[in-house]
Amino acid sequence: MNIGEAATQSGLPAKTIRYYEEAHVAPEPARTEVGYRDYSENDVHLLRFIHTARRHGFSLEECRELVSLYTDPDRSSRDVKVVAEQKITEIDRKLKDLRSMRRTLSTLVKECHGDQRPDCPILKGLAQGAK
Amino acid sequence: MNIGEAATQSGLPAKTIRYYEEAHVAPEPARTEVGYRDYSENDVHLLRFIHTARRHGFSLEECRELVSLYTDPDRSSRDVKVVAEQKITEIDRKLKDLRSMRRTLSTLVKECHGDQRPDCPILKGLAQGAK
DNA sequence: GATAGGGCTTCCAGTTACTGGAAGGTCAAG
DNA sequence: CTTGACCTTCCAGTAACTGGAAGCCCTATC
Repeated sequence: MNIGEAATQSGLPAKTIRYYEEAHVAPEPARTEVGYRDYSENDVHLLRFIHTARRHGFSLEECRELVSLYTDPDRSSRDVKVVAEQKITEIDRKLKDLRSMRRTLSTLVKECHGDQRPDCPILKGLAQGAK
Repeated sequence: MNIGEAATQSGLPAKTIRYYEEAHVAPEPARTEVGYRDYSENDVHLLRFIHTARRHGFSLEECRELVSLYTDPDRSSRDVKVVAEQKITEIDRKLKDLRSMRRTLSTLVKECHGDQRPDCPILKGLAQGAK
């Protein structure tokens, strides 16, 4: 199947698939006689795998690692577990940051009368380094 | 005060302050006779403002906007409120995504026995496009 | 007064993960 | 046979820094 179809099936833009290939994350597919990329079901499977990992916050570097764990028949599931657990810790940190940002902003918005008066609690809050 | 001190007081690395200046987000400070940047209290205030806004997820473009709203004595607080409210909506979307990512990963980790067996639910989950 | 260390300057390059566009070949439909 | 939608490569640009080189400047110590 050509790259357009692989894009549809994996959910990744064709441009991104080519980029992943160049970055040695995605597989190098077979080529047709005229040079079109020709993806197998297995290739698409891997593309979907990468897409999902990316959506779950794994960097391309980490995806490379996951792909090699995935395609290596001798890997232990413990290696994968460690990577995933680190990722969860990271997500927790991000969640904490975002929640704190949200708290500050919504407090500030609540206090802002939103009219023409020159006084704005949001700007004041940011200026005072509100957490 | 020189850039090192401004960096300490604003929490931004000196390198980043220079970058912000070049990007017309941070103020252009005065210069000493030998060409060192010389920041006023007010400059540092603005740097801290920008730093906080960045930490709250505002892009440099948005920071530029906030700074001009901040320094413009004629701005209405409504303009600021609108920007902040959009930011909250965006944060909510990110929170939702992260929570979903976390759910998937922790389910997969829980199911992973983490030993040498070649079977790993995490990789399987990613391959199946777990949400 | 020489020297060592830090801090400051500019500029150039690299990073991550794409995205857009140009120039050109290919393919299927009408 | 032409049109339009594909595909190819390559080159450039994006955001928001970060690192490094080359070269002043300033202070402290021997």
